[in-house]
Amino acid sequence: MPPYAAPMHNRRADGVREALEQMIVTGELPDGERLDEVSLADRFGCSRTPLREALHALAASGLVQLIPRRGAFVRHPGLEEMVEMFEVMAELEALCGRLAARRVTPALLGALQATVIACEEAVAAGDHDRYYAENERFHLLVYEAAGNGFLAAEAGRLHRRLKPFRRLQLRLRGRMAQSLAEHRTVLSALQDGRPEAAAEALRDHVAVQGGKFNDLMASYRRSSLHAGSETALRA
Amino acid sequence: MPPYAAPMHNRRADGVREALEQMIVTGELPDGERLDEVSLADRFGCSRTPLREALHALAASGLVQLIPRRGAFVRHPGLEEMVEMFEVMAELEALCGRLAARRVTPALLGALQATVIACEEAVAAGDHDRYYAENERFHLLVYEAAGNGFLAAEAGRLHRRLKPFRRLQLRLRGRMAQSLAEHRTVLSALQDGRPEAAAEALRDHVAVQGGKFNDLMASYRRSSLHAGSETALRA
DNA sequence: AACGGATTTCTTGTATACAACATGCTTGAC
DNA sequence: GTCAAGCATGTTGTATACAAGAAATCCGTT
Repeated sequence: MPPYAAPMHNRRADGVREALEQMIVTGELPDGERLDEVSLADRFGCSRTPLREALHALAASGLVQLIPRRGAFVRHPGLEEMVEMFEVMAELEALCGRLAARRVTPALLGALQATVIACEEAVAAGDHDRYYAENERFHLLVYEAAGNGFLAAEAGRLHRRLKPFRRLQLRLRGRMAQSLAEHRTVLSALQDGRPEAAAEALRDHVAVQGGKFNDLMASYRRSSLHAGSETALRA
Repeated sequence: MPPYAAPMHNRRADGVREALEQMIVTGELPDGERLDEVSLADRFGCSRTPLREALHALAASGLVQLIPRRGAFVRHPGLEEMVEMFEVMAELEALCGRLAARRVTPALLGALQATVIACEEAVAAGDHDRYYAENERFHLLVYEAAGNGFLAAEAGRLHRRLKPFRRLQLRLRGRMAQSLAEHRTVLSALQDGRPEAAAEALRDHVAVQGGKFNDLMASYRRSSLHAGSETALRA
């Protein structure tokens, strides 16, 4: 199996990258914030070289905008862009489901069933964090079940990027139970080998439509990730 | 409109990146080739710093594999991975078509029609290069017509990565005329505002299925991009 | 002669020094 | 007083120097 992502945590630059990524997605670094190389290198106790590497990697992920000879700026997705990303994510998940319904192995089916059970327990206990973790596991298993390594990597990439927003979504009242029901529908379609049913179930599960849009808007506003000024964005 | 890709061609590293990318996709650098930093920097007349930047960017694009403390290696997709990428590409194009059928503007419809006409001329003249160029333009227009900037960026990324293989495909006998007919079907669906028809047409247009798989295999073998040894890949 | 270990050499990862460019301020003219 | 040009400052891009890890070689032992 060819590797689609390089191994991490070996070079110091990777640590800086993760730290910065965390600071960005948590909103500690607001949108538009200028990322000065020397001060950040100072803060992380390293030189500019690994820090620049981290900034370029973040730029490749879309979390940072890199303007030549001007510097790096934090770039949080606006509401519009977030809807766009969810639109693509829904389709990628749908494809995963369609393929997985045909290709899933018994072992993966068992693992999927186990996560659904774990989700049920989390809902019963009202444990948001537990549910969040099991929910993520469920989706990653679906990606893997699709039997397409490239697709799994791409879906995982986008999933990771949408992570913070998804988490906000789950906090909304009743969303957890609804999500669990949708997981059951997906699992059922995979067990019965119904590709289109699995695709539709996953698409609807992820898509931002109807009332979900208002929920997303509300949680986005509350997240205040876009607290920074827009002045830095006029390239 | 938020920018999804940084402007290029400003720093010297970008030039190196493009040159290396060209050398890789043309097969001048075979699969598994080790990319020594000092010798390459020497060859490009620059220091190791911009060259390392280029290598990291190429690693993000998936064209090279970066093993910590070991070096960078050219990584051409194997046949399996190529099929995987086409599977995803087909779905992204289908999504573009579905959305474009609802969102396309008259101006873009006109541009699409113009490229189809240009494609017809190219087919009549037997001009592969011209057809290739217009074909690419057609697809990029579809991406744009979907009205989802993020999707357009992702589709464009994958399209670019599959570029060399698509080109080989078009060289096959009769493929150009068939491709043109499929473009007509897509355009018709977009004009009439039939989302599912457009999606299906584009999916079938891109997907590797039936006889196309054998064609792909044949052209892949002939491309000899995988001429290098596999020894370097055992990480 | 074959194997194991230590050393040596080469390569990558990191730090620092230098250069080019952008920006902001000062100063001078109108 | 306002605007513009030039200078000063600071930041990024690049080059070079240094450190640490990996690989190959050489030597000693069995």
